[in-house]
Amino acid sequence: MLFRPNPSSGVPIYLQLMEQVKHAIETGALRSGEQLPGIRPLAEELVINVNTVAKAYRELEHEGVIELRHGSGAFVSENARAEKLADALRGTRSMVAAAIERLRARGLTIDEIRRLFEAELARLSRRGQRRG
Amino acid sequence: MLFRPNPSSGVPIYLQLMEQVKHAIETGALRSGEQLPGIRPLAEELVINVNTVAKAYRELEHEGVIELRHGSGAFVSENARAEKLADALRGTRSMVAAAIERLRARGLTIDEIRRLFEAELARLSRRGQRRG
DNA sequence: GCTACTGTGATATTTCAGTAGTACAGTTGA
DNA sequence: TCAACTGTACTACTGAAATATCACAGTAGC
Repeated sequence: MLFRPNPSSGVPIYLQLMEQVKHAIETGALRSGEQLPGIRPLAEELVINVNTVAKAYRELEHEGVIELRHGSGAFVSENARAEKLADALRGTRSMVAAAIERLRARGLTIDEIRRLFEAELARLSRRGQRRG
Repeated sequence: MLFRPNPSSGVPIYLQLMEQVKHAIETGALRSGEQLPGIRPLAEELVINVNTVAKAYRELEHEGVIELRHGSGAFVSENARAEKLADALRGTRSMVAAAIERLRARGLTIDEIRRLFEAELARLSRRGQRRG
């Protein structure tokens, strides 16, 4: 199962779905032009409502991540960025894992690590480097 | 001003406040036993409701981060963890910043970096290493 | 053309988190 | 005792999210 939002996490399901789709594309699990699961089948599989999936897809289209073709389905956008990203990400996962491992070795909990990263990312955002 | 949640960020104010209090404790900006701002003064300063601050404080107490004394005020819990953390965190900020910098050098946006970390942290969480 | 699949759209309902206003209650010190 | 501070509790409003249900519309294959 490629996607699995957690309904009791507090984070809206449609947002989780969006993040997971994006992440799948970034890591290459979903490739440019590839078709995504249909709204109805996916909703049934995840045991959520059709509208929730539809909302996620609509937002993703609005962000240019995917392309919706009425009657045909949803497809990953054909942009060069995805390909570049897959390349750029090759090896970064181990890099990230290593960084986290070092922090855990210092005795930090996952939550503490998360706050550290968020604080640092927030600092960057504030410095004019707007979100992509 | 020590705390400043952003009401229009989408993230609940009381959660932001909680994170900021924790972060302040972890970095040593707030020390063990130290008194936090009163609910009303703080609410007024941040231009939010008293209950919002109260909720944040209540949750923090429930997590064992602070201690509430009815009639007296809110105080940072006297646990050894805070002291250890301040030590453990000395130097980690530059470590985190360096990791992020490497990713940015590869052309990733802040959002993409965030998803990478979240995915990796989620992986850890799922493996039985529950949140602290 | 028909069928079975796709996404679109509208509407109503429900639930729940977040926030707010206000009254209550404990503590402290003059 | 009183005043001024602390946190606590209750009630209510609001809006976002999710659900359910339905009808509509484009596409592809037979």
